[in-house]
Amino acid sequence: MTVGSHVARPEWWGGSDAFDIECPAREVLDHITGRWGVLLLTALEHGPLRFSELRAMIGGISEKMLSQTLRMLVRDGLVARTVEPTTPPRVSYELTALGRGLTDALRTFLNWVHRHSADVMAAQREHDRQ
Amino acid sequence: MTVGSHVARPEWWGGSDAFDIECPAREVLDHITGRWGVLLLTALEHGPLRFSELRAMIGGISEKMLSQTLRMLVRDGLVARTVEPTTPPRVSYELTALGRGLTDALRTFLNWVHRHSADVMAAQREHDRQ
DNA sequence: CAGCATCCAAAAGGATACTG
DNA sequence: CAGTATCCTTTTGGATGCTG
Repeated sequence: MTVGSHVARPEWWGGSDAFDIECPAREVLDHITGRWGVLLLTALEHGPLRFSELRAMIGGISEKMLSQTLRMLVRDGLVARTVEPTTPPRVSYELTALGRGLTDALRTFLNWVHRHSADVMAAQREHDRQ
Repeated sequence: MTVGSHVARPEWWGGSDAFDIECPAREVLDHITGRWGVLLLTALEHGPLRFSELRAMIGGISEKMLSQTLRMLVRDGLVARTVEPTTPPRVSYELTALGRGLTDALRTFLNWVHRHSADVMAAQREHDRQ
């Protein structure tokens, strides 16, 4: 592990340092930028959804990953889980205030991805031509 | 694969649909939000860096992953690789114009992480108390 | 220095079956 | 419906050794 052998680390991350593998911000970053985090958070951006709705909405996710990621986001305080005790139980997930702040902050990034993914694909093709 | 069995997907992603596992935006999103993508891009935000500088700066990354992720970002047109033919060769990496646009778009998100990771950690502790 | 190749360990992820 | 449990496959990642 390279934690000890640090080069002068820049200040511009903001004091706390996500480049350090020990920094809490690094764990938070990993949770959000994991394979399903952003997708789930974005799916919930416009209101609560049920387990099965999320599964149907997010292409390629398995029940295991959906449930696992949801649990993680609930633990992180980004998503709230509500059970209505009917039979069968109706469970829905929605963003917390903290989670909503996060999706707001993600907006610009997601818009970039949407607007520039074609550029990236083009760069890939150009690169592969060589 | 759940691709066929889609529930009505919302329009608010922007027309193209990263919820679809087949969408190019999804691949781009995966590249950036992979384990090292954001970290590398951020490290390069304030100027070119050499291979060994990047390795030293990013805690926990192995040579293999560094080289692999860099190659991916170069292929995506987000990072440029420059070799000065000295002996030994001096190789440096820097953001392209496209990559710079991306790090700009990531800024708000990264700031959020920095400002709120303590809140997330607190939520975790509170959750674990139960 | 900047890396690629190889091998191996660990973690993530998927399919399926089952439960309250 | 909303999951959990289990098993198995795939992917990821690290350590090491080698090259121009």
